[in-house]
Amino acid sequence: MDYKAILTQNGYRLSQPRKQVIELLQTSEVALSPQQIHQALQQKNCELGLVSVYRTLELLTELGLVSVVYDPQRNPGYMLSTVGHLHHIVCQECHKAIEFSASNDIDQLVQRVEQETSFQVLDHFLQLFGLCPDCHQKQIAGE
Amino acid sequence: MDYKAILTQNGYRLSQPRKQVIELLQTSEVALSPQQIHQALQQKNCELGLVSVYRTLELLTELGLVSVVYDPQRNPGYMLSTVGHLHHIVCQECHKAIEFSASNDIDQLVQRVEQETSFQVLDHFLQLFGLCPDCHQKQIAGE
DNA sequence: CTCTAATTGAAAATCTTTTTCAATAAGGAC
DNA sequence: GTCCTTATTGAAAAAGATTTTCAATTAGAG
Repeated sequence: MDYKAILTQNGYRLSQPRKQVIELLQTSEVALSPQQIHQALQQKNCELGLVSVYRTLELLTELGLVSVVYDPQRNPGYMLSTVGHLHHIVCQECHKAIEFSASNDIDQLVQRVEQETSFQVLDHFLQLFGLCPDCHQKQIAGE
Repeated sequence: MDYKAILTQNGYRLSQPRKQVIELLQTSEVALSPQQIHQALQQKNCELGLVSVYRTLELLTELGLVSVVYDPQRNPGYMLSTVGHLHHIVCQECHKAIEFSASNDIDQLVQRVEQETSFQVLDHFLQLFGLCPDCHQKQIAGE
């Protein structure tokens, strides 16, 4: 994903902190908290403040480059997102998360709920939890 | 709902703070934050500490009497829940929330995602946002 | 009514997130 | 490449939310 172009097109600079946060997220299969991001970058000798991590995540979320993904205890974390409105499934063991699309199923559900409730539905939040193939295998092997 | 029975059956006492929090929630159509609950009860001359509100909400959530419902900005709030695993639709204007059931639609979606992702799905979180009938009407009238 | 253990409240501790503001650095103009 | 403007950063402080601790209180069994 060309995050550089998206930043500049929206009038933002590609600063070191932004570059470092994005490059870290590119290597992570799990959603990371601001603190985790900060610590991971410190260990890589990237000298950036926790405040910048917060600011960077806020900006990237606003630009749609980053998604908020909740862990099984409903703590929010951050992941790079691909394009469009996608949802995530999160492993309850290792917290690995991947995206899935659900538009058709959701459309159907939304239609039914609109009829049932008389609400007009404009947005939704959906996330699944379960076991990734690896952790599922380990669980079977361990029993 | 017989919250008294549920508390005692699980070995908990029906203390004043618990009673007051539950009775307040029974009157609310919107999810309330711990602070909002605390303030509302103070104004009713119920002398209870904010800490007790937190502890009560934690317990009631654990017992399934209370659900966590997120507002449009994804801030968590608390509402009394009916029985079973239900979902909520929240009005983006007035934050009024009501429950809806979605098991059939969800089952179908879960099945498809399991095939697509090879994850085993065990739990899910779904919430809809939109306009309640009242706010929808107001919006139409205002345009 | 008494007694005991669960529960509470207040203060302190812990965390998380936001704000402030002077110092720094990105990137366009030359 | 250098200069200049202004976005961006970092550190400290402030603000907020949540948890822990522990003595005092109270629910409810006997």
